[in-house]
Amino acid sequence: MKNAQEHLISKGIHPSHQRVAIMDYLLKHRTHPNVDEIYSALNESMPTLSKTTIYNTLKLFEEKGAVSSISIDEKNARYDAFTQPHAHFQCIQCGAIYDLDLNQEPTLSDETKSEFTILNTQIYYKGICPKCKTPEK
Amino acid sequence: MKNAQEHLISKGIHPSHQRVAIMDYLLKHRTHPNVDEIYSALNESMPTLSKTTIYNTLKLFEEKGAVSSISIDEKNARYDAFTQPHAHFQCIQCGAIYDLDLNQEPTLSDETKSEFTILNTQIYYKGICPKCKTPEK
DNA sequence: TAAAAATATTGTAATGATTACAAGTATTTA
DNA sequence: TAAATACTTGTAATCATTACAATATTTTTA
Repeated sequence: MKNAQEHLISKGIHPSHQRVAIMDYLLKHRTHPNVDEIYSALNESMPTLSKTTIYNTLKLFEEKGAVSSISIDEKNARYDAFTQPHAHFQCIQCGAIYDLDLNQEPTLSDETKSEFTILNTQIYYKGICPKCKTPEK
Repeated sequence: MKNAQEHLISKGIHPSHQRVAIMDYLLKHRTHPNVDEIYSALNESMPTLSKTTIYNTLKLFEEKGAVSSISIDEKNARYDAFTQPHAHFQCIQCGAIYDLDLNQEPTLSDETKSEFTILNTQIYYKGICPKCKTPEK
């Protein structure tokens, strides 16, 4: 597990108390939390933390490439500190989001690649997760 | 160009005046419009059309598989009457959304495919579109 | 070190997309 | 044609996110 403070510094982000706590949470909880979940989780140990700070911080992290935001859930943005390319799956029953590894990345034609500058790729799957498929286990 | 009314009937949707107008707009404008854009476009010829009806109608269309909704733009949902699988690109400068054809679809491992039931796949690219790359053309 | 400047955090209020709801209108059924 | 059903509408509520202004903290500089 990477150290949150060092991770922030390596991305050129000043490691304030709040920022370290938020990054630490993201590194330890690979559940693609939304702002509310981060807020609830950190509120116990940091009662003065404000939700605005979480919004500001995640925005900064994203600009600096320290997290990526996932729009698989239409309701709210979700965040992932694991920025290597991978696909996401959301269960339409329980809402959980999983990382999925691809056997084969999608590819565009050479013509498309020359016309468009691709900066970011997101691959989202939706369906039923293993837990919801066999609930009594 | 497919006829909007027939298209609705084939999907088991009663073709009311409003529904036909909305589907007709989607079939004729492959720009992945959001609710506001549909509303503004149709308001001239149907001044009594309400935005709530557009929301209700698009929800119904989606349930019946007549359109798919795209969450590539975090701000608002966008709609596409072309339901065959294809990827989408959004320009981070002008916001326009393009359809992209894939040379190669992404593939999951057999193990993942047996564990997860995949019902829907969305592939989003972001970057700079051809028009914004060479604006003086 | 102390004052000044810059940066970070906070709480409240505003915004804007979407949904809930209740009433009205149109269509279908009997 | 009357009753039942389905569809549409406008207003109000909800909820995630952003704007903003005031504090607090940290860094810089003299």
